[in-house]
Amino acid sequence: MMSSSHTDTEARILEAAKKVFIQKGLEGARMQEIADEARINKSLLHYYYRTKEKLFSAVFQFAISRFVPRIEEIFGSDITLFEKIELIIDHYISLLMKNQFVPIFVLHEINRHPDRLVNLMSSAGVRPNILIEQIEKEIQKGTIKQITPQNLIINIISLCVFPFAARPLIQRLFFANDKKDYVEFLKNRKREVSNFIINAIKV
Amino acid sequence: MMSSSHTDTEARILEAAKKVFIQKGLEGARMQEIADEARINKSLLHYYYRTKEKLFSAVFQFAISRFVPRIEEIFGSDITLFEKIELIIDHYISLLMKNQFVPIFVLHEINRHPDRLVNLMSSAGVRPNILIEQIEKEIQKGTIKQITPQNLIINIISLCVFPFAARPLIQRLFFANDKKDYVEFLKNRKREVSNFIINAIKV
DNA sequence: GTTAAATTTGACCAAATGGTTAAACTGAAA
DNA sequence: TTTCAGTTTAACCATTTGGTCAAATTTAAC
Repeated sequence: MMSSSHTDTEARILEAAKKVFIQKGLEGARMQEIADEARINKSLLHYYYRTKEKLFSAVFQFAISRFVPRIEEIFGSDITLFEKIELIIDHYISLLMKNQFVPIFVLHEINRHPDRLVNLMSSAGVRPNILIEQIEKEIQKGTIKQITPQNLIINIISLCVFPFAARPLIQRLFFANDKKDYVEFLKNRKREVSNFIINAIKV
Repeated sequence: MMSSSHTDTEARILEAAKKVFIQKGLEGARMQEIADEARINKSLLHYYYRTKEKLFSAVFQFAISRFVPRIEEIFGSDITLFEKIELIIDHYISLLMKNQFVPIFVLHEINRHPDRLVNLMSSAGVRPNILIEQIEKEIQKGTIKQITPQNLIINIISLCVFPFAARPLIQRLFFANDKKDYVEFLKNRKREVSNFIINAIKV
């Protein structure tokens, strides 16, 4: 039959599951809470997603797609490395600002069940070798300083992601727990991180 | 009475609790598993630490002390800023290598219950303002480039901590899930991170 | 050795939680 | 209007889990 209410309900469930799982983690989330959040019966949850595990998988897959952004387009485009870095950072931090809780969720769940990644990584289309080769070429060309490509990549990701993973800590420590102040700070941070990285590697 | 077995048992319990809580989180940990790990009865757990919450608090407090290292001594000493940064990074990464799972544990639990921090932060003796003032002075002196001090501090912490928080991901992505390779990489990373930061800020 | 406090154990409990089931409802096709 | 697959619900179930308790055992002081 596939009435319109089907897709509607299923979407509501997924939204509710995202909200609860991402904030509380697999073990911290309660099926009842997800049902309440979706304004449905707990049985209905199991009707659409047979087990907690299956529902979680759907959410995890979504989260990974947010956490591992598609930066190939940027890296493949015909601009300088520094411009690419600026674009990537801007793009990544913007994405994270719309998905505040995703980093800590993904990091925690990856740590709990590293195996879950195996399948998803390939489908997420991550190709670290392409990036590594590009960086090596730039070093040979003399555009940037000598650096282990893996370190440069990790540094870029660290500087983008960590402030979100540690948000509750940083917001309290530096911004008297004021949300607006922290959001404002993150906006400025985009540019500062770009400069920081480019200064660090330019010859 | 306070027999020697008391302190011994209590220590065993705390060690077991550290191991289980830090790897699985508050909600993922089972009291039975902690008891097994400490080779004691579950009732004995409740005899020494009345509730799961109390036992967890002890572990969390320990973890915070690892995560928030005392860097005042280094910052108070009479060496150049760049030397300080080198020392801090070396010290911090070494500390984290001995406490691999602490970062993700702390980040996740802080996210789940930000309030827990309030009490601990002050007792951990964190004084961000002192660091901020020192950095501002160095900018005025012209030792380093213009940068928001908070950003510099966050950058240093990010570059140290993130590779541990994202270890399962990075190890798989870059090192074919080989533990030794990753440890070796982290050792070299110390120096590269120092250089990276110093290059980024030096005039 | 007796005593009394501290320590340890096994049996047990109440609540919470993921999951099941059968029945009821809905809406469109025949 | 009947029918029937798809949808929704309420009641229920089995297991897990944090926690309790009374009894047993150990330990150190007398």
